[in-house]
Order: sequence, then structure tokens, then C-alpha cells
Amino acid sequence: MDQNSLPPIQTTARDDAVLKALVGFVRAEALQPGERLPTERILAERLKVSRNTVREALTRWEGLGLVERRQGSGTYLKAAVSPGMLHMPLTLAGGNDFTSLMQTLEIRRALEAEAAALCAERASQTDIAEIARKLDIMEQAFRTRDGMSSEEDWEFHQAIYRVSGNPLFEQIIAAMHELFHRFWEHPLGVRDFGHASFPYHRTIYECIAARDPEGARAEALKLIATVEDDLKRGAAKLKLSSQT
Amino acid sequence: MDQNSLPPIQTTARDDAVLKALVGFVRAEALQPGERLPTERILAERLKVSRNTVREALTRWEGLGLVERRQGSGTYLKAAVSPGMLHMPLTLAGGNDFTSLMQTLEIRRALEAEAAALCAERASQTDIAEIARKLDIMEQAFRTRDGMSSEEDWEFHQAIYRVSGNPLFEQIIAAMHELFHRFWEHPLGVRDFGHASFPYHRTIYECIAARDPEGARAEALKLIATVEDDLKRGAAKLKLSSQT
DNA sequence: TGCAGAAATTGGTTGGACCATTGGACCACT
DNA sequence: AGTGGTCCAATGGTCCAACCAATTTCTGCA
Repeated sequence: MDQNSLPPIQTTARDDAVLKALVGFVRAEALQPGERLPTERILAERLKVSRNTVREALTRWEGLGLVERRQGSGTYLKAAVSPGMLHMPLTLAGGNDFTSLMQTLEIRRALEAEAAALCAERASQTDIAEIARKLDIMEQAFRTRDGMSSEEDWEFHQAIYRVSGNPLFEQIIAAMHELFHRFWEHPLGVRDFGHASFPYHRTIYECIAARDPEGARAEALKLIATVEDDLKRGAAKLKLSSQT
Repeated sequence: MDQNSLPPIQTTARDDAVLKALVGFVRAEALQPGERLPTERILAERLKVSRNTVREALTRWEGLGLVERRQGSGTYLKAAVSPGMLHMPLTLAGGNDFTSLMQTLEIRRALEAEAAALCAERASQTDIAEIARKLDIMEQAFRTRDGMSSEEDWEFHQAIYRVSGNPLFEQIIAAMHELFHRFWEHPLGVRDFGHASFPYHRTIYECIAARDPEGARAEALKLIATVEDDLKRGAAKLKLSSQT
């Protein structure tokens, strides 16, 4: 390890400075996700700050999912870090399950429609071929397993986000997707959940292939609408209680 | 062997327990956002844990934006807390080149339009009055200072997000806003940046007051379009270089 | 009454100590 | 060679007792 890649800290706002220094260290050492960071004691010594200060800084990173600490083992990088990265803690007040799920869908509706439109504008021929491939895989899985093609379904959507040319779409919608599915262990008793959305995957693709942004937007909105309907049906059936 | 039949056991989780207790305290005392929490020393004593442990827990909450600490003053609640809260920390690698700024605007375009439409659907009379108040303040500031009403402008928009009934709009757009303005001290040499967007604030408000969702959506899109134009003009003038 | 300065309060930092868990080294036995 | 047991050093987790720095509150003088 290069001794000079961890210079002492100087100013106040210690823990922020610690994180900044740590970003520099990770880049200097070209640490990849999964690799181990220096121990807290070493960091404290090198940065000339107390170990508690190092711990406060690492606690923040742990809360952001950038790092994982294992007692007795060490602290491990979980994601790529870069200077200037922006942290966006999304908090969903879980007062009411149905409301929370619906809120993630409202965000998805807006972003999904925009992403589909941008995708239709910007897709190259190879992009379109890639999306077609994902669509085939998804439809195949849907037919053989009769629904429940959630994994392949998600891959199809992700392909669209990527082709949109804006990585923010994939990251934010992925966060909505995860929030949605964290509530989702029990499919609310709706057996055919997602069936209604199936045909719109192909219509979205056709609009993209035809370079029709507004058509793609419209079809994406229809798709989200079917999911919202499924959700409402499930809520009505189970009478989801608002839990404290 | 079934992997799931032997889940990892959990031994110690002090700071989690502290946060759980704190949620209970906030509810028991019916603390509202803005109010002050007990001091770290008192919490440590009451919960029979070290002050360090209390601090680690509060650091996590601070990272999630639930709480704000002011040295010498105290720790204040920043948002409502509930036992079922769901957190999804999202970190974006932000650049300051033209492409990155444009990408934040693509997200904002989608969300701003949706939020305006939902706001027009759901606004109560008092909501509309509140938005009107923010609009007046913003227009006043714009006229007296001849532009540069960014602070009051932002408050107006935030009011719309809140009335939309979905806190995710405010959280996500706020992140886009910060990403956009982080490198924004000098308006790219465009002196009248933001002037073109001014009239649309009032047209958006009028659509909301008239309960016209599609109109509000259209006006919001026009507003974002003016910002995109300003950005393109600035980029053309300064030839923003893409830097890491 | 007004206001500058002292005092109390509160979060931020430090250093040192001990505990709990981990993972590897080493060993005895089969 | 392989299995299990024991030990030990390393590492994160917790605790304590101070002190520092910013803020708020109180006090007493003008």
C-alpha cells in the first residue's frame, strides 16, 4: 500500500474530510467493489484523526450502501465511489402499504414514459435488435411458465432505459422497482398479477422500432396503468390495513 | 440443503435498537418535524447505552435526512418517522459537463410534468392559496432584483411537489436540482438565465387553480424547455469541456 | 432598558480500554 | 489425507471520561 495516498486530515468538518480522503484512497489504489479497506485503526493513524471519527464517517458510508462492515473481518467496498457523487436517500413513510406502492408507480409512470420516448428517438439498429432479443426471451418465459416472467420482464425494461442514453433513468427506476418489490412478498392474492401488462411490451417495442416516440410514450403509460389496476384490485380484495 | 433453512442469526444490534426506541419516543411524544430531540447525553442515559452508540444511530438518521444536528443547539427532527419506514439510498455519479446537466433536466422534465398534473388533480383550496402565496413572493423577488429569484423560485416548485401528495417527487427532483446547481454559481455566461421560464410559473399556477391537469403538465413542459434552451445557449457559448 | 460578557448547554473530537466475532495456524486423533 | 479442537492475533462494536467548538441562556453593568 502506498503510504502517501493517505495524507493527514487538516481542517474541521473532520468526518467529511475523512470521506473525501477515503475517496482519494480508493481511486489511488483502484479498489474494486468487494475489496477490503484499511482497518479503522490504520485509517485513524494515517489521517491523524480519532478512531471514533473514522467510525462516524464509515457509518455514513455504510448507511449509503457504499461499504459493508464485518466484525472480526474488516470493512469492504460494496460499490464504486467517485468524487462529486450525489447521495439521494429516498424514504417512503410506510404508513399505508397501498399508498406507498402507488407512489412508486406514480414515479415510474412519469419516468417510464419519458424513457420509452427517448429510447424511440435515440435507438440505433443494434439497440433495437438488442431490445427485440430481450422481448423474445421475455415472451418465451411468459408462455412456458404462464406468467411470472418478472426477471426477464425487468431485463427488457432495463434495456430500454439503457438505450435512452440517460443512466439516471435506470438507477432511479431501479430504486422504485426495488421499493415496490420490497412490499411485494405476497402478491396481494392477485394470481394473474402482471398478465394484463404483457401485450404492451410488444407494442412498446414496435413503437421504438418504428422510431415513434409519442407512440412509445403512450404504450408505456398503458402498461403502467395495467399495473396500477392490478394493484387496486389487490388492495380492494385484501383490504390492506394501514399499519402503524 | 435448502439454503433458506439456515438463516444467519443475529446477535447484537445496539444502534438498530436505539433507532427503534427513538421511533417509539417520537411517536409517544408526538414530535413534529422541526422539534428538538433529547440530547445525546440524555438518550445515552435513558437507553442505558454509551453516547457513542447513540451517536452512531443518529449519524445514520442524519444520513437519511431524517434528522439535523446543530452543534451547541441540539438535534432536530427533519421529517416524519414511522416504524414501517423504507429507505432506499441512491447514489449518482454526477459530472458537471453539459451532458450530465442535460440528463438531470430529462428526469426533471418527466417528473415536473407529472407532479404538476397530480397537483392540479389533488390540490385543495388551502393548497392553492399556499401555492399562490409562493408565486407572489417569487414574482416580487423577480421584479425587485430583476431575475435571480432562484431561492423563491425553488420554494414555489417545492410547494407544488408537496401538494402532489407524493413525497418521492420532492425527494428525487431535489436531488436533480442539487446536481444541476452544484456547478451553477456562474450561469454559464448567460446573463438572463431563467428569464424565459418566468411567465410559465404563473401559467402553471393558473392551470392548477383551474384544476386542469393536462394544462399544468403542458405548461411545466414548456418551463423545462426554456431551461434546456438556456443550457444549450450557455454550452454553445462556453464550449463546456467534459471533465472527469 | 439595552447589551456585552460570562456561564451553561449541546454536538464534535479525542484517546484509551475492553468485548465479540472472525479467520487462520497449529495440533491431536483417526 | 482428513476431521475436529484449541488457541491467538486481527478487526469491528461498545464503552468511558474527558475536552473542544458552537450555540443558547443568563447575568450584571451601563
